[in-house]
Amino acid sequence: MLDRAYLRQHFDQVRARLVDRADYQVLDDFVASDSKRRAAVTEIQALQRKRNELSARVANARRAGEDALDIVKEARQVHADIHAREESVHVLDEAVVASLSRIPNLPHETVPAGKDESDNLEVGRWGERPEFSFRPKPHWDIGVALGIVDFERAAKLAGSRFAVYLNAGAKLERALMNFMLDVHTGEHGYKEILPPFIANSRCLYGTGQLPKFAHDLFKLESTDYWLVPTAEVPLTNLYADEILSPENLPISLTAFTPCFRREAGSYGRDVRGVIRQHQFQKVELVKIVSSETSYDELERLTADAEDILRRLELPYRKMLLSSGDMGFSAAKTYDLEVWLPGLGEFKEISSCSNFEAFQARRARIRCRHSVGRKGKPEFVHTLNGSGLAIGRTWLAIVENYQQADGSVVIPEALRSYLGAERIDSSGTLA
RNA sequence: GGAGGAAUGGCCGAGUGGUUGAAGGCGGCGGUCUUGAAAACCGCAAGGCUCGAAAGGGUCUCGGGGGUUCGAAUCCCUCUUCCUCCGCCA
Repeated sequence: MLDRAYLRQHFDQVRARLVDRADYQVLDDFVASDSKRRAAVTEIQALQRKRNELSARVANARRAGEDALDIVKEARQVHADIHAREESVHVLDEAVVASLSRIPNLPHETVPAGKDESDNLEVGRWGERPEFSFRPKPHWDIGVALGIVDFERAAKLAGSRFAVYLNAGAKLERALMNFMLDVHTGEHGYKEILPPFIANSRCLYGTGQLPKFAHDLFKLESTDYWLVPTAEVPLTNLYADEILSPENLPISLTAFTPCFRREAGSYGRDVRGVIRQHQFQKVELVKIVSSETSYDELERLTADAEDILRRLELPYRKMLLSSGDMGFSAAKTYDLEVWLPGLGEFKEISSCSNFEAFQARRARIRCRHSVGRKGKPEFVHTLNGSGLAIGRTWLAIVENYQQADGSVVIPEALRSYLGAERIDSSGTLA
């Protein structure tokens, strides 16, 4: 959510900066409902003031032993006037919030202008793509042949876009979870959290998924519960409604969770394999920081995610997203794209963003800076990134480390977690 | 699921219809003292919305929502959360 006073005062600039991102209709809706609301609020406050004055006069008259009936009669009328106007203020309040909460964040000045992913900027590349003496296979062929993933049986359980991991496949997934959490907690300074995998509407509003993206989420019937689409939701909302002390910042959190997504708009995309699933596992990184450090922290958080790819020796490139390709709440986003030789393309494996105060304003996460800042609490900046998506890491390993005989070598960093050096051609850890 | 109790500012905690936006304490900030620090003492400081160029006003907020009343932290209804006991249970 943008600051409403800022939006009001800099409307034309905001409109220009949102050229690749916003539906201009919501901006116009905001202006209309906001000015109506302010007029109504001013009016109602004048009436409230009158009511308060009359009440004070009643109290004084009673104390002096005088009859206050005339004042009471007048006050009753004022009370009725206030009551009649309250309803319209409520309606206008909701209209303002409804439009405001559908306006995306402003892109940072370093973000390239663009319409979509074709305008993203490659800003780094790491690792050597593996050479194969044979034609590398996609992970679904390798995984099914090894018996470490099963899509057909998963369909019996839940339908398409689900996978069952078996044997070495399940163990590889678990090893990746432990490896990532150990690196982030042990070496990058993150605090490990195990949150609920369900969150209420308020949390999803706080991080920006609601109200606009309800169709991407799974809702639990006849409850206010949603399956979390990412650990960003519970981790960021951990501090909702709090005023933090500056010495508490920065807060760095990491969590393993499954992530649940409807993928409603992606029919026909990535239908094979484990690339796009209704449920996938992820280790998430979240930072809550003060405003002046957030862009440094974005570099650090992105480097923390990159470190996992480097340790696993997976080649990747780093993309700076264009204004048109960024998510709704982000001010600046780096995507890390891992090389997938079986598919012959780079694929997003981590998305690291600075949301500035956009989420903090919605979730009401503030910090009290007492020195040189007038003591007023201000909104913190929030950041998050995948560190990494485990499903996609799993398939990247399978594709990059595949061998001619159909076996898969385990990256060195992972061997102590699996107690093995490879998944042999029969699908057994060896 | 049943029966009770509770929710007040960054934190703790007074307060049951009329200068109580809220005592007191802790923590914070500024100052006095000190070579410096601590201690002691003095002072400052809730959040949102709104009007205003500003200075400065106004208004709302004592878990959320609604009601009673001229007037509500205080009375009523309702929801949520937490605690205690019972039941069930991984």
